[in-house]
Amino acid sequence: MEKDPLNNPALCSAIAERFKALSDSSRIRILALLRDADELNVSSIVTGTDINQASVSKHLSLLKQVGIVHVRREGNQAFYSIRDQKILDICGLVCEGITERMKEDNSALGL
Amino acid sequence: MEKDPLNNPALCSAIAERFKALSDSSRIRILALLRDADELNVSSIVTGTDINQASVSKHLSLLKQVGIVHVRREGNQAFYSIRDQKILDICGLVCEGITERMKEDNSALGL
DNA sequence: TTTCCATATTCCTATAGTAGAATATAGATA
DNA sequence: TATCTATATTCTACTATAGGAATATGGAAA
Repeated sequence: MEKDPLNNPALCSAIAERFKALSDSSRIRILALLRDADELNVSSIVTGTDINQASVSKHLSLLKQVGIVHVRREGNQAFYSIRDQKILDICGLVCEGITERMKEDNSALGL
Repeated sequence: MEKDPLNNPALCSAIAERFKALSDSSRIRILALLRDADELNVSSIVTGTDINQASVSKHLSLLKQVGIVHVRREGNQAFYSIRDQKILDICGLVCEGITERMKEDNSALGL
């Protein structure tokens, strides 16, 4: 294993690629929905997010490809679940960062 | 504060936006460089990453805009530093996720 | 002021990403 | 087999983004 992964350009690309998978608000919303349920089929996600079926399918396919979610097929349905639970921690940290920044910006304005 | 940030579509967009800022390998490399130094001027980053000066400037500007880095101007130089230290934890978690996934994929192949 | 240096910005081009409609696939049921 | 349902894929138009060359800005030095 690399001691300092961020000094490895190839790993930097892999990291960037994973962030890219998280860089779309539709996908974040899908993950939020999946977090609150063990697994969901595509139709539930479509109704739960109000995102076009084709889009949901494509987003799920991308999330699966990068290893963030997992599919279980049963009959003609596909049940998706979060495979990499770290994703939730990561989103949590990002939330903290965002809210902290908002606080700092506010206090900089004297609020 | 929102109890469940991921149920808030606006926050989902903010989260996605922040991930987008991290979704480029040039920016990850710049952050890697900044992590190992307290602060760096633009020229040092250009030589340290071997990325075009205009690109470095644009990437830094984006990272600043979303609150990930901070600038201190002195004379005609601009010294950049990481403002949101959580970013480093986040990158670390992503690294773990990537390597874990590689392990899983390998063992799935019987390696 | 003229010149030099560091950084930022503009302009252009190429590429990639998204949404949505339409269509394809494939399992389930009649 | 014909049909229905769930999901995936294709196609198209649109928008966003990155890289690089050229240029602009603005502080420092001559």
